[in-house]
Amino acid sequence: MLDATDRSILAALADNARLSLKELAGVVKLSSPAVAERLRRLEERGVIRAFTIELDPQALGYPLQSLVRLHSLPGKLHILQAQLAAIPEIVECDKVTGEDCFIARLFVRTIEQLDEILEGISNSATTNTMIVKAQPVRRRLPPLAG
Amino acid sequence: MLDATDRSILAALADNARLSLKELAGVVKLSSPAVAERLRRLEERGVIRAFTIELDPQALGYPLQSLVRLHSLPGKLHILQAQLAAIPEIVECDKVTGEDCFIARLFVRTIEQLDEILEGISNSATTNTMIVKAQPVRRRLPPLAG
DNA sequence: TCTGAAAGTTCGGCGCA
DNA sequence: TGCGCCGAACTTTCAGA
Repeated sequence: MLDATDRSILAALADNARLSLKELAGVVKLSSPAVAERLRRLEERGVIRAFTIELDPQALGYPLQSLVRLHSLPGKLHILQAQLAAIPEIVECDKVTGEDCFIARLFVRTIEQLDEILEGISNSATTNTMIVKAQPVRRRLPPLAG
Repeated sequence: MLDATDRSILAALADNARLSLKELAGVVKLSSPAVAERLRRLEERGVIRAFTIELDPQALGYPLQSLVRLHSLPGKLHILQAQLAAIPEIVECDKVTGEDCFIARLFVRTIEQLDEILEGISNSATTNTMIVKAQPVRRRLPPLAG
């Protein structure tokens, strides 16, 4: 599926998405056109979903980060899911197996704001809220050996 | 802290981190040098942490994604944290308030691999594992109005 | 490898707060 | 008066043949 060269390209871009073809070519010991072609196919195949930036929530005005476990009330699953998607402070939400239905990550400015948001969905779900104290592991790549 | 122009730049780059200065300038109705200066300061201030790519776990050979709640055993908190950081399949880990100590996100190839990894830390923590069934909200920006 | 094209950077000068 | 912007020219670098 992915060979070693592809993986090198992905690792390099994950570290710096603005690398030029020439710089990438230097990293993987290939010519620029060869790298360009590989890059094109990686995008085309959807391996690379997007070129994006990682932002500091604090600098954006969100000093608090919270993880919320959500358990939908009977018959409210779909309503809840739509409600969650419509809350812009939810920057990530997973539907999971087990006792909980969803796990959502929220960026908020204050505890009060967090409380308001949770009250807004209290008719669709019971919630269990955790405040993020630290991030021992921040978004990183898994092993690329496949 | 951030004015409307900075926010436009960030939103545009979040959507496509490879936009040139000229293209960015077109979006925010400024000249290239002005945008270059703003960009430099956004990086310098740490608002932009990194230029990176978003990858498809499936394409990388990780068909399974899991969220694990971890509760450290007495006196094992620091050992556990070090262990978690050393597991490459953990692509994200938060230290949180409440009943749990950590929430980790794992990319794995099989359920068997997941089991192996969890057994590896069974001497430091009790775990509660969820399998991600869907992602109603994938990584996105919070409102940039601050 | 080469070449045209486009990129980012550096200047002086202007307008606004 | 200082800060930030503009527009042009320069230099380097890039992508495509």
